[in-house]
Amino acid sequence: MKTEIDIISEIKQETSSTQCNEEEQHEEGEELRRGPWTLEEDNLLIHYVACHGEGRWNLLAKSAGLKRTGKSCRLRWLNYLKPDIKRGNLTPQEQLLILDLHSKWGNRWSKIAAHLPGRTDNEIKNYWRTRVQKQAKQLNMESNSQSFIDAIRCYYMPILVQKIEQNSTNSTTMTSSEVSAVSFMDASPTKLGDTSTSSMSLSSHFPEIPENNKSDVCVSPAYENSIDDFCSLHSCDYDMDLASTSVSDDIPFSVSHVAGDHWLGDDVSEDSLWDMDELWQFRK
DNA sequence: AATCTGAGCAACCGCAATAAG
DNA sequence: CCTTATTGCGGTTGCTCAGAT
Repeated sequence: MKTEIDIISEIKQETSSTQCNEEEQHEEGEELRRGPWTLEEDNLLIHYVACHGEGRWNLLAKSAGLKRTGKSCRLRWLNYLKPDIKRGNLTPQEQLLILDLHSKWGNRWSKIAAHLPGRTDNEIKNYWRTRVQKQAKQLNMESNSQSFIDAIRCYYMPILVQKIEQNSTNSTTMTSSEVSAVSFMDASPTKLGDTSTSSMSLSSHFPEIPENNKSDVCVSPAYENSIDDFCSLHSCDYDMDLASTSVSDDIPFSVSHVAGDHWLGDDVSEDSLWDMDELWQFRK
């Protein structure tokens, strides 16, 4: 039976032979590799960490025979190879948490990632930059501006909450992350009902709604009900005031107005990564 | 079919904080 | 204390691929 050491030395041999073929030949052969990791390198790193544990990355890189910097090894391990890393799309719960925690802490990616088990700071950072900042750009807002934060709080988050509710109704069980993802809203520093900031800043960025549509200027009944149902269903302490006052009279349109009868589309529970574009599509 | 463009993501870089000698 | 090495973090880059033209 092969020991871990045997496996490592076998991989080392394979790696060195493939690297000789793949790489340019270097005078001292100590040129560090860059770019994407190969399967052999991954295996080498995995087995080395399995035998010796994490840490001492520079030493690890040398000892394992990896022609990589310690930093590179650490990054590869933490962001990709670590066993508890979650792959795949972020769930609405996770998206909700990210949005909230970012509003509290800003670009403290590692701190945010600490609250999302299995997710890395890199992944969250990428999510923010590619998905969230894209929306800010489309709205001609700074992604760190109060108006955009308000826009997220008032419109994007409630819809995510409903999506969570729909999903959990289907599954009838709620994970701890779901609980935390929803319950945070109760503790958010800027409540949705805090119109002192949101309404004023938002009104300058969104299209005006005709006066006779002002009845729409409220949170969707579907949303209101869903929050209620969600809380009773899952016995979570949710501040309904949040829902009922979330979109104030000052705000010139509502979620329900935005998308009419199809305000959440037909595929509410299908994709786990809900595209923010759905929210802003009315502007197009 | 070829080319262009943009999204998504993995990986790198620079800097700061911390640990070790 | 001072220096050096290591680690961790956030910003940025560059590659790949899919969709648009």
